[in-house]
Amino acid sequence: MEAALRGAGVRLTRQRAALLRVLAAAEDHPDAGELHARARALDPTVSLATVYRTLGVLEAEGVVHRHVFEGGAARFETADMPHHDHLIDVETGQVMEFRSDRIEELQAKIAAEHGYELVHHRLELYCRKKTTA
Amino acid sequence: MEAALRGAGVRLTRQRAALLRVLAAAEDHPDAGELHARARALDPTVSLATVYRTLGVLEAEGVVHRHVFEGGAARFETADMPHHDHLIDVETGQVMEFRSDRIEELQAKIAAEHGYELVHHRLELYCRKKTTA
DNA sequence: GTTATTGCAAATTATTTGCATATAA
DNA sequence: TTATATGCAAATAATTTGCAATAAC
Repeated sequence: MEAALRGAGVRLTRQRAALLRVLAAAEDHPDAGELHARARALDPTVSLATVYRTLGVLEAEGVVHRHVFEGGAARFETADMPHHDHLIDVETGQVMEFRSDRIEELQAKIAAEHGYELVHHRLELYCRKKTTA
Repeated sequence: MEAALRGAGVRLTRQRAALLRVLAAAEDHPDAGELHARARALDPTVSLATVYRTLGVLEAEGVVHRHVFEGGAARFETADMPHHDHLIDVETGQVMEFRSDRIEELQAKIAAEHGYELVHHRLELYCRKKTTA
């Protein structure tokens, strides 16, 4: 990600370094406020505005993905995993990842049938833990 | 939709009647501001607050669906069509509908594989008109 | 030494809500 | 009549931005 920042022609500040470390360590899908809290633990001078600004740069460079799930703030993840979609536990808000090549193919096919080419898509499954009732 | 309002135990006011007519006539997927503008043409006393409040009631009753597509206000449509997903033209913002039983099946299968049952999902294809280059 | 970047606070945008008044049933 | 709805304006919530001070290169 440092390389991405240099590639974007921006400076690697202390605050940005803290955010990069936080993003790299994140196993979940935190929102800006959560990232801010975590970055502050490393460097108390990091402001929320800088978190948003840096996330913007990283997103533009394609090394971070922003997801706006239902009813809430945008959540972020590093783009180090291959493409995947998300399954959200509606009770806990926990996010899991999955991918289906079959669904990807079908999406491209549907777009083509409408005379379009797929730029990107969003697939989210809102689920509840299966009850063994 | 009038029945839905009565079912919700709320009153059928002049303002709500105007909004219902606008919703029934909408062929597109307008946002609250656009619905407000259209309802005003029928009854200038309709306020944006009432549009939001009534949309809330209608959504709770399940006769109107709210969609939050990328980067913009929520858009609404009557729930008179069978379930479908959306294809959005990234150039124009135009929304088209489609459905794929195969994708629906695969989604349920994926949820099940994770030990979850699907509550609902969101599938949006952001596309660009195919260039005959 | 420049010029990008920062924190802060104020601005934005979409939506919601409190309250006194109006109105549907 | 009488409780529900209304419009308006102020309140939220997430995010963005202007600006003077600060720090990266």
